[in-house]
Amino acid sequence: MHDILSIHWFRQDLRLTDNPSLYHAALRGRVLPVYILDERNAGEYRMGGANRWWLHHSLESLIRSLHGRLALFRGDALEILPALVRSSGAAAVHWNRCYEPWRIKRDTLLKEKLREMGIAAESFNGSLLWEPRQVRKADGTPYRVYTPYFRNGCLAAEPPRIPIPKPEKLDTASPPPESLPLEALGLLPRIRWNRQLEPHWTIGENGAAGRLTTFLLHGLDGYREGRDFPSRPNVSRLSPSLHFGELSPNQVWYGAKAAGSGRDLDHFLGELGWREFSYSLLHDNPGLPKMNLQHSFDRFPWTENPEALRRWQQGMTGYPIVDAGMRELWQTGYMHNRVRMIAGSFLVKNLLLHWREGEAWFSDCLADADLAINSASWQWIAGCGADAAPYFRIFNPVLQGRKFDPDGIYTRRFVPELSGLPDRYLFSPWEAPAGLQRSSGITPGPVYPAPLTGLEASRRRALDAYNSIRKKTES
DNA sequence: TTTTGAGTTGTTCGA
DNA sequence: GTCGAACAACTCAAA
Repeated sequence: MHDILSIHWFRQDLRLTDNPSLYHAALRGRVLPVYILDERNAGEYRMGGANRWWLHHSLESLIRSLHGRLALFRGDALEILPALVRSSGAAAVHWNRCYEPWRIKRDTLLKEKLREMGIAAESFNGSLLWEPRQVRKADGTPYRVYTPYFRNGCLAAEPPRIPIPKPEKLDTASPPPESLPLEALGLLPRIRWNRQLEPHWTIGENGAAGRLTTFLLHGLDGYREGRDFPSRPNVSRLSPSLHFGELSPNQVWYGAKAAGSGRDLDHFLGELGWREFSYSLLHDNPGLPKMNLQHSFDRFPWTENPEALRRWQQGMTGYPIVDAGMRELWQTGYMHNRVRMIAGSFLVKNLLLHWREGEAWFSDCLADADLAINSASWQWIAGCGADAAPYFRIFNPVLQGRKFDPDGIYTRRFVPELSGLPDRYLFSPWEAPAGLQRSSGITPGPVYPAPLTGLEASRRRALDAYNSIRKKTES
């Protein structure tokens, strides 16, 4: 029995603990661990730059945990895996499921192909608390509103799987000679912009576990209120690790339940619920990354403005809280959730630029870029999502800054040229008296830009635009 | 089938 | 300065 060889195909599950596929492969006998960078099947959904950078280091860490025994490939998984099965004599191929449409399509084909070869192909749930098809309304159709989805759907369904330990005995096979060195995957950029991201993160399974522990000890208590303040330590920063599966949502779910209680706990679990909801939406709407879920938005009067888009991307809009967020993104590969909403609202409402422009930039710059979550979130902020905010909900970046960064710690950190301004003017530097602007080094000259657009006028323009696509009840 | 209540994250205005 | 109402109408969920 012990000479049975199984391939465990690592994908978005770069961990040894609570890895159902790996665990079962290890129970059967020897395991050949494999990772494949499959850009052929990904097509236009090729990973963004920050994702690739994170993946490089996560694989580096995984290789260390496996004592070098991870076979690496680059190319079409539909060709690579069957060939590897033949050359290695493996009897089974195991993996944990992924949910992006292109991966589902590929994995379905692969499963057929392997089964035709007489190979046991088996997939497991390693990335979601509930499989999309598990959470349905009484009539069998999917939920489209978050609250009933989570409360009546998820919480009333089977509780999530209890995490399993790492395989007690992991007998790994050596990578075959055609396995590539990590560098050959070409995940790191040629221009080493990634260097600045590195000090902000510990990447890999251990780093993820450390971040979880820190959050459970110091962030969960007070989460409900504190998560909205970007300078407070009440967010977990687990999103990139969850994306790549350096830890499972199950570990986070049960870890939080053991460490917290009350409304702080409920709200934190609810955020995991939003992750599930996004995956569920993508599962039932494969067009989510491109098409407005609300059809009426197909005639929304988006504008084109490459210069405004560029200034938003570079954190030079002239609105300090927006710019702080966009620079945090560029410098660290991450942006605090509250600030994502403010920056997102500014792009789609004040600038009237298409949400897909924002989605594309975030996809490239966020270490946690995730197709389901990123597209669902941008559709939500634009108002065209499944259960979208009322269109008149337009964030005011000055008020939001004052409210959620009252002492300016976050904003001054990422927009240091404003650090000399008193709190009173920090979020509206153009209102500061000329003398103060001069003495704090903002003028003369383009040290910090004048606001890209007026808030009142652009708010009015957005409301008109949203009005223009409303269904006319009477003619 | 019909009805009722509700819907992540906001802003502005006027009392 | 604080507080409640208005901002609109629609879709969804569930009884």
